[in-house]
Amino acid sequence: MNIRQIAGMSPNYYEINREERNYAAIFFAALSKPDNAEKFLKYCGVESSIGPEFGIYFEYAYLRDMWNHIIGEEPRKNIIRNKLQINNIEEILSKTPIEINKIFGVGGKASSEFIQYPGKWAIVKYDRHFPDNDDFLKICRFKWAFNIKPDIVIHLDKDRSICIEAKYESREGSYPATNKEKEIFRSRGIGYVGQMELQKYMMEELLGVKTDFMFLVFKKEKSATHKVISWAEAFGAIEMKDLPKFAIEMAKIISGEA
DNA sequence: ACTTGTGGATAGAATTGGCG
DNA sequence: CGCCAATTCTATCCACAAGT
Repeated sequence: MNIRQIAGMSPNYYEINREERNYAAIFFAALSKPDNAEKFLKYCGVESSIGPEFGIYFEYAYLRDMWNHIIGEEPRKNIIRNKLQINNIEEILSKTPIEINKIFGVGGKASSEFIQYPGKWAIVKYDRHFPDNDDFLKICRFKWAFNIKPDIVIHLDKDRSICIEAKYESREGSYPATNKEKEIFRSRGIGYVGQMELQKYMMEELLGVKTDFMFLVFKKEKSATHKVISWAEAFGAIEMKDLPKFAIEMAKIISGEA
C-alpha cells in the first residue's frame, strides 16, 4: 500500500496545493497568454504601454545576474563607489580585493582574486568595521538588495516595470533574518527593513527602473510602498479560458471560488 | 569532480506582545 | 482573559568559494 492508498485519498495535486510559488507560477503562465498582461495592467491602473523590450519574468534576480556578467574589478568598484555612499568608501576601494573582501566579510574564504558578490557579504563580520549606524544600514540594504527576488516582474520596456510580490499564507518578510543579526540591529537601535521597501530600493534606486509595486494577497491589508490587490481581483482581471483545467481550478481555489 | 565550511532563504510552529 | 498580529525558533534546502 502506498500512502495515498493508506490514507484513502488521491486528489489531483491542484486540489490540495498550498505552495505559494506554484500559485505565482500559474499567474505567471496566465499573464503570458495573449492580451492578459495588458488586461492586468489596465486593472492596476498602469497607463504606460508595452514597448519592444516587453518581458515577464518569474523570480526576478536582475541585479544578481548582472553582477555575474560583469568582467573586471573596476566596474564592480564603480558600482560600489556610486551606490554605496558610505564614509571612507574611496579608502576601502583602494585596497586589494582580499582586503576589501575581509572588510565586508564574506562567507567561507575571502577571495584574493576579485571583489566578491555583495549578496554574500556577512553582517556579523562587517558589523565591527562600521560603527556608524548610517553606514552600517546602507551596507545592509545594499547587500540584501542583491539577494531579493520579486516573484513576478513585468518589464514594459527597459526602464519601466511592474513588480508583483505574491503571498499565499505567509506575510511580508523583513530583514535581518538570523538571531545574531537581529541582536546587532537591536543593540545599535536600528529598526528592521521590510521586504517590499527593499524591492523598491532595488528596482528604482539601484537599477533605475521606474516601477509600480503590487502586493498580491488573500486578504487586503495596508502597505506604504505597494498597491494591494487580492488573488481574486488579479485572476478576475485576466482571461483564463485558454489555460488547462488544473490552472483554472487553482485560480478558482485561491480566488475563494472553490 | 567532489568535499567542506559558511551563510542565506524560507516555511511553519511556538511564543510573545498589544489591546479591548 | 482571549484574540490577533508580530516575532522568534527550528528545520530544511540550497548557493558559493576554496581545497583536495
